[in-house]
Amino acid sequence: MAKQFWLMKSEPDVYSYADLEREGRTHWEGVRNYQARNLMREMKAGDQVLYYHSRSTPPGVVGIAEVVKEAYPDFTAQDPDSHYYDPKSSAENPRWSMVDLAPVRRLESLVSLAALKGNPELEGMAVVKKGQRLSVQPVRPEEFAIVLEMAASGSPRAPE
DNA sequence: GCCAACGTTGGC
DNA sequence: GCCAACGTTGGC
Repeated sequence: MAKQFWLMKSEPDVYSYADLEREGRTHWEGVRNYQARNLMREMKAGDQVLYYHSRSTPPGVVGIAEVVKEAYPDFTAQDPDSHYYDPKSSAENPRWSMVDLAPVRRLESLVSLAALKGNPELEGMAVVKKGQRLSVQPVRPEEFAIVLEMAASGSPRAPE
């Protein structure tokens, strides 16, 4: 199957792109929305992900990640001590899934939500639509390419 | 921190 | 199966 593209949101205060770079790899635990879960279950190793910082100033795409492990049970749902514990999940019926991600590269500049909204070619992206809260979204190949072009032509990001 | 827009839960 | 109450997301 051809490589697929996605957008995944994370609050940088919880898990930022810098955290992913530092750790080199992570499991994407905590998705508790069925639509987002179902999309993760469609992911294949090698798929490319726009890494989006939400509840951030400004919110936007900061880097690229890659799917390195396809969907498997989210074990945090079965851990009573986890923030993501779900008593309705069990080993027999895991209910929630996660994938593993690794960083590919940080973008040359942040592509803000405002910039995404300002590009008419991206008006089909879920992230720019009002009321759209999905934390995992499919992205068309051409949309992915446009976002990378916007990052390359944007102003260099300030050092962190 | 506010709150609109959603999604989920559970009583009936 | 309806829908009110509640919880969450995420821009601002």
